[in-house]
Amino acid sequence: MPELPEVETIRQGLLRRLVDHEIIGVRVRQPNLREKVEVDMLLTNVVGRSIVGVERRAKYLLMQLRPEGILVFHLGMTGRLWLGKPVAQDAPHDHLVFHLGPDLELRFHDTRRFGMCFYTTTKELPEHPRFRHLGPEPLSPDFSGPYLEERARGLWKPVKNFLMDASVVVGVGNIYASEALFAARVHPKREVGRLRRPQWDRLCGAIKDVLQAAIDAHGTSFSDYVDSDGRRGDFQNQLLVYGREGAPCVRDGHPIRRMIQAGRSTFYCSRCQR
DNA sequence: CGGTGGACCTGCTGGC
DNA sequence: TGCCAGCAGGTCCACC
Repeated sequence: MPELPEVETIRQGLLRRLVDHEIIGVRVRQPNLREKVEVDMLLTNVVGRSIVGVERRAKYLLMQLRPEGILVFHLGMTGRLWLGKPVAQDAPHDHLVFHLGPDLELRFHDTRRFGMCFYTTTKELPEHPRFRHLGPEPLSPDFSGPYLEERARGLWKPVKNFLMDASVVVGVGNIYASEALFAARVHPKREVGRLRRPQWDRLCGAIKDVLQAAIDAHGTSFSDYVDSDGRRGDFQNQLLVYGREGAPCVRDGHPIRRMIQAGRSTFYCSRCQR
C-alpha cells in the first residue's frame, strides 16, 4: 500500500503525537506477519521504554526508544498504524496493540499481513538483513543522475524494474515509478544500459519532484490508505498515468496504456514516452 | 552473475 | 445469487 510519501506522512503524524510517551504494554493478537513477531523480544526490549523520535528509512518506520533501541515497522501492502484513544473492541486484522497510557494506544492493522514489526538496537540497525542492502534515499543528494548512470552500467533490465529495485534507490513503488517515468518522458521498457546521461538526469529529477509533491499532498489514497490520524491523502488527484488506462495523456491526448512488467501493472503513454 | 516468476495473504470487483 | 479470474500501494527467494 504505502510508498515513500505515504510512510513519510504517517511518520510526521506519529512524531507529533508519540514523542515522550512510554510504551506501557504490548498485546500481540496475531504474530504471523510477513516475519513472525517475536513477542518476548518486544516484552523485554520495548515495554517500559519511551519513544523519543520517529524516523524513516526507505519504507520502514523507526521509533527511537530511550534509553536504547529501535522499534521497526513496515506496512507492506495493506498495513496501517492507528493512533488514538483506546477502543473497546479489537477490529479484524488488528494484529498488534501498543498501550501508551490511559488515553492513548497505537494499533497495527494489516489485512494481508505483508507487514512487519521487530526490535533492533541502534548499533545493529545498519547491518540488519533488512537494511544492509538498501540504496540511497531518493530525496538525498546521494541520489543523482550520475549515480543512476553508474549503477545501470552493464545491465539490460527494463528501467521501470530498475527504479523499483531497493538496492538502487529506496521508496519508489509501483505508483511513483510509473509517474516518474511519465514525467521524464522515458518509456518503462527501455533497457537501462542504453539510457544516456540526459535521461538519467531527467529521471532523477522526476523522481525527486514526484515524491516531494506527493509528500506535500499527504500521499495517495485510493480506497483505503489513511494516515495515523485517519486522514486520507490528496495525491490521487494529481496522478497523470497510474490507474488512468484509456484516459487521454495530459501532454498529447494519446490513450494511456497499461501493461504488466515483473508481475505489476505499468501505466504509460506510448507516444510521448520514448 | 543478472533477471524473472512465484510465493506470501485477504478482499474486492466484474464477467458469466 | 454464486463462482471464478483477475487485481491490489511490497519484498524475498528459488530457479533459469
